[in-house]
Amino acid sequence: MGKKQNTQEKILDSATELFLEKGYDRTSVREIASKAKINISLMNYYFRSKEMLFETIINLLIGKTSVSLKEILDSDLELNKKIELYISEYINMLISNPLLIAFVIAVLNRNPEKLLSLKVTDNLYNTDVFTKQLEEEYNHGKIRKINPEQFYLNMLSLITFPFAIKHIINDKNKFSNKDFKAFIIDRKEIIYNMLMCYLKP
Amino acid sequence: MGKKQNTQEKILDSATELFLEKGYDRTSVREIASKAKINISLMNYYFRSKEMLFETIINLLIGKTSVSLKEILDSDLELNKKIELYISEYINMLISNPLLIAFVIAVLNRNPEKLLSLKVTDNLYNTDVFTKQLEEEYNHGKIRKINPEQFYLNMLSLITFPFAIKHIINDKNKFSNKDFKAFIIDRKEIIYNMLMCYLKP
DNA sequence: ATTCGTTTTAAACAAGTGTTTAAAACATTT
DNA sequence: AAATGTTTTAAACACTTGTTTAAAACGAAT
Repeated sequence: MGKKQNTQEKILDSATELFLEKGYDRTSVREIASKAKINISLMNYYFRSKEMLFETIINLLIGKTSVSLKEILDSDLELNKKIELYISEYINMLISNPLLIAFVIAVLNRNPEKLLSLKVTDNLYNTDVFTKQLEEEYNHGKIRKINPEQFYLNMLSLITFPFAIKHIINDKNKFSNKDFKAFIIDRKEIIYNMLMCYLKP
Repeated sequence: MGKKQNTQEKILDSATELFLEKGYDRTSVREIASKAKINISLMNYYFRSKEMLFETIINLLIGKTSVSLKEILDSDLELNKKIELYISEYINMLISNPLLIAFVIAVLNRNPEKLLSLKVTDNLYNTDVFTKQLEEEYNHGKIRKINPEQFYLNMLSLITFPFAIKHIINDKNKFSNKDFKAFIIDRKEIIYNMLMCYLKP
């Protein structure tokens, strides 16, 4: 039992790293086995197929990183504070997982039905709570009339897109990884100000 | 000569469609040949290798769609008008090529050096002309102090990112393709207002 | 009609893919 | 110590991949 979890985890860790770096198609089962230092057939023994291993990893990956973000959206924080916290935590998470966005976009466009059929996908987008909060704020005259769906999408775009084109940004600006991180952290305030400015009645 | 260009174009057209839809790795040479209704070896005869065919297609694809956008950025239009036109033309182009963004992101993250080594990549990002225009507007007190690089990235994110996650947006909102298009067209004004609001001194 | 260069074809190649098999090694329980 | 169930191993399987080969078909010029 102890050893069982051990090799299973070794497979998971190695495969996760490879899938994130090179994508599903460019990662061979033999490479996973080699990196995990296990026999090739153990992958099938523990996960039945490469495809099922991949699904497991998607769920773990998105689950671990996105649940806390959804909780923020669904909390009862004041709108300003909620947006500020959401931006900050989302960016912190992506700094720790800089390959996640490109990975999700790749999976989404390669096999939309599969990704969208997973429960974890709910954590990736807007929630009813947040939409209703925006509507209520407008009804109380606190913010100007907006489309909540569009507003959330704007926020999400500003937060996540830079990570999808990190290589271009670094190349065009001659950024090191450190420079990129600083550039991204600067965005916390910029994005917040931009959204707040737009919400003003 | 006539027939030569004919089969070459048949290969290009079929391969472009398949690469956009399924990506490089999930598209086999046999599938391209089958779609183009040609013999398999003609692909190597005209393009030497699958890889070189792919490079050719990347250049054609990005070249055709991005050159006019760069021209807008480098034009001598007034800032407001330039931003308005850039947003509108970029969105129009992506409505005609909805798979382009996911495609570029995939290539960029799979093989950064290769994409960035191509000349067409210059058309994909900010330009010196636009950066200087933003700086001058600030020096004349027309806009508030901003980081031009961040500002351009904000604009690009708001314009392009929704196309990268089109499937999620359609799924969560129960959008048809027609709904999505209307939703996107609405964004022209939203994005413009947001950026202008943020630029006000 | 014959020659020449270009284009197209069918067949095969070598290499890599994910997966399965059946036996061995191991750990645990009786 | 023997039996049982779990885990690991090496080898092979069936299949697909991109590419090459050598001959055939074609078109144009002599």
